[in-house]
Amino acid sequence: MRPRALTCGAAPVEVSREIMELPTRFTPADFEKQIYSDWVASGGFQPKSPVHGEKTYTIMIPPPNVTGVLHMGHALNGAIQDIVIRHRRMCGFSALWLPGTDHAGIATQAVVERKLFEEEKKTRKDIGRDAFVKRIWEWCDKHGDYILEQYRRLGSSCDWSRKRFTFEPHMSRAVRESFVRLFEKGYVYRGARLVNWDCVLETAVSDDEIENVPRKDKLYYIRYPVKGAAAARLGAAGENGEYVTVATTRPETMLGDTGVAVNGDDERYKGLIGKTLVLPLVEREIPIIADESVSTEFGTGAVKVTPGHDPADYERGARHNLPIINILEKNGRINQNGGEFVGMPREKAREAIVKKLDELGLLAKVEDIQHNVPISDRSKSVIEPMVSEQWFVKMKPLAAPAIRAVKSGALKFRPERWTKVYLDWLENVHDWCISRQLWWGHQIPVWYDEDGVPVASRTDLAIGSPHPLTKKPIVRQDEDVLDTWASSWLWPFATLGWPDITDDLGRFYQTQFLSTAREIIYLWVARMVMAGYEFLDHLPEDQRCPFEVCNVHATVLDAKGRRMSKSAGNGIDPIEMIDKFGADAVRYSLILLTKEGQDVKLSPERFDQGFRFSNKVWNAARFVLLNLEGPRTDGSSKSAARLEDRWILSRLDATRREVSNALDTYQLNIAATTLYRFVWNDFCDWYLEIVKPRLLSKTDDSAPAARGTLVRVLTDTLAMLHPFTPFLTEILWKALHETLGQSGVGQRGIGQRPMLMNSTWPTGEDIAHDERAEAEMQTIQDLVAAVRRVRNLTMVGERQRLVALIAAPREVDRAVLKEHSATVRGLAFLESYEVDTRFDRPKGTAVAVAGAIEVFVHLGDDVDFVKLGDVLKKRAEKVRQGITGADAKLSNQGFLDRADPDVVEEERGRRADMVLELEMLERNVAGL
RNA sequence: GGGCGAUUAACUCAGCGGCUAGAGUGCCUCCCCUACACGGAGGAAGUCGGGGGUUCGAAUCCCUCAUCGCCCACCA
Repeated sequence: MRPRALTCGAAPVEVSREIMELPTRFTPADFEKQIYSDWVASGGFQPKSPVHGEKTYTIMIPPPNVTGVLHMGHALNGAIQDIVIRHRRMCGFSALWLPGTDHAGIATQAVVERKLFEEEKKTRKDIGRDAFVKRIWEWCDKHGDYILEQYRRLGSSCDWSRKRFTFEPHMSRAVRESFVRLFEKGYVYRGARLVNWDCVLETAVSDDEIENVPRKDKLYYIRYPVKGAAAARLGAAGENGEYVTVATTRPETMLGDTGVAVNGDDERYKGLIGKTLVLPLVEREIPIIADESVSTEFGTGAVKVTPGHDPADYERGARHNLPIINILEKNGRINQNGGEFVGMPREKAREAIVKKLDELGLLAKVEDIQHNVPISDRSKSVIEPMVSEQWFVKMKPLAAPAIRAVKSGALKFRPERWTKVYLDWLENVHDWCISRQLWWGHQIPVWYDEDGVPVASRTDLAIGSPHPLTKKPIVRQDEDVLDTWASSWLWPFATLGWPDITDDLGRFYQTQFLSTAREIIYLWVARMVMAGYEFLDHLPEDQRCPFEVCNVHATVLDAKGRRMSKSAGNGIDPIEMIDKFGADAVRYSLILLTKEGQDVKLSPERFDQGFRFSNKVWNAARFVLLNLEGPRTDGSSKSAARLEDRWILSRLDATRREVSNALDTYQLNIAATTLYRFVWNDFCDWYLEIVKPRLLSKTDDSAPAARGTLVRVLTDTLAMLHPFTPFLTEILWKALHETLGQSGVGQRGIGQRPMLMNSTWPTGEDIAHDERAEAEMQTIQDLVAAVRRVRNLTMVGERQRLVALIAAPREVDRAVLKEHSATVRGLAFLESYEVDTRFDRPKGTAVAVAGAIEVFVHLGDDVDFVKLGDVLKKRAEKVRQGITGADAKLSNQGFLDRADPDVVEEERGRRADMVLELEMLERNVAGL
């Protein structure tokens, strides 16, 4: 065949090379960059211009941290979102996938602070707040888009013109508006509470930002002398009023003890309740109180109460009016309340205190214990509960509509089970500590007058200006910043312009699909729902939910089933995989392997499947491109010339229905699997092979239909594959478009638009479901497989054309085999064959059974039939079992009475087939 | 202590009331036939974690146990 020129689209792409030179191996790296910029240039990532009655479809990206680096979880989620948005775009929606990043207060500050120290040996305090914040901005300007670059490598079709950042000026305005509203409603309050304190980052963190990590630790038993008891007798056995032993894992907190609690029902301590103890080392007198929260089982039954540094003790202290003593500096060192231990880091203080107590004979014993230690997500340091002044948001009133959202069905989780997790959290929600003692973040828009009366304001209040309420001069703004989630919870609408009621907000809110990791259902998802209902009060309640579907994607694990993490060093770098296998392969593999929210174990080799599939599509398309010369039909079912044309179109139709339905319902792996099977098993393994002789023949008048069908199937397949493997399909689409353009024959879907991305989703127009064609093809496939089996088992290769006798008791089978003799002969490499109702097996023939068809193949006498006989026997056994099973059912009166009549009928039919097959098998096993 | 997942071929998983339980990888045999050897053809390989129950019928629904994993929870 004469090579033809191939160019790719309007843009000068480097792939304009001779078609025959298209490499047989798909090399994604050659195309991805160019294709991506073509997409951007086409404007296709932006939603279509608004028209009346348009359908919009919106996805907001879960904004990754500006400091972030793309990991497999991002890649998976990016693939999911891109597949969904590309599909909806092709279906005609005005589709928007809005990208952006999160300023991620603590994480970002920590990164820049570390860098500052490494490079200049300075701390943030050394250079001051303004200079430090400036440094962070510089860092963001330089590195902030790195992760979004990585999303581009994946092929993400985000509308970059609408890119947002949670700390940009517009977002600040939205954050301030939301805070002031909550303040004015009385939902925001300030107070001294016990909060989770991160001693490394020196800030409060919320409950949701800590992780309880099981650790081996020591449980220390410490004796607290009863006031008045003789010190000399402390070492003696027995506790008769001499001392009370308490157990603790954190002995250093004793410096802040203001009581000891026992259970009122505990006989051991009944007489001691109300008495006074002398706290060792600090010599403070503290009471023994009765509190029902104390277990008589654990430890000694007596609990030291440290209201300043333990949440449970805080409650107990509150119930009994015990004073609160803070013993820690913000950096975790012991403060002036710690007597001789002042200035020591808490870990050192623990050792010193234990040593001292031991010397004093007050350390009764030490036990090993396994318990949970709260660790800060960000700094990985041990959290110290500490009392401090913080801002809180009342969550109960915000939670109510968010609970209603799922109960009314306005919000649906996928998989559904996460609904419960979401509800459990909302129903037991605690107030949200939103102030952070950081410098990087939205500063709390609260100002104080000289008396410390706070006021929240939408506009900055100058120092010295009058307080709006007290009229006294403003003296300072609150120094703290807001938790980063206090901006990201506004993401679905602040990104569209809120608090202004913009056109975008009207068009794209509510969004349809949110896909995210399970870890942030509380941190982010639930809060966005609350924010949507709370702040979008210009909308009726049923239009406020920020998204219709919340997809909770799989967690990506390593090959051993461990979570991928930076610290464990077991992560697989998605970019590395893209470099190696191509973005299409990475996406496709990920989706193929991931069933909804089921965790997925990953190793680099597993991306090979996606690559091999890309390569298969590439080569199948090459085949079509190589065979376009000559007249061609439109590829509709009506123009189909042969059984295989009607069959592949029918399969295409079934595939289209299944894939469309799966994508509509977010079952991406079903869609991917369906396409995989269709492309590989139906199209490549059968159709291409059958159609080859027609294309090569100069005289075959069915060649135009073959070409037409090939193009039609390829066209629709590329379209359906496009959301999954966008680069591959786009480059092939261009190649096809170019080639067809030259040949001058119009084709549905071709020539409309240059970009597949902007093309339309197949509708199945002109393509008929054809059950009969499918059944007939099945017969042919079974027969061909049977002949192939004979060859393989008797070691007779395809080069040797064979002569066969085919016995088919059924009229339909005989008709098909007679009519499609050329196809069967081609596929099975048969010289010729005869078809009849029944043959007696001639000498020197091997036999195969395909359902209710017998094939006798002339092989000669020197062929070894042993393996063939073994396979037949085995098969016979299997069919025999099948018949036994069917008999059991059919002889069961209950089955006949109660099962669906169709099922019974089906079972009868199946049994009849099996009986026929078994008869043949047995006859031939005996004959061999 | 609660809740949720998982347990199916050597490996990774799909199937979730009714076909003789499937796929990919790996394994064995044969084949470079002009899309693809990162390919093609064929084969071997599973008492569906154990035990009960419901049902005409269970890998699939219910109970229970076991193992692994995740989440939530103030036991010092």
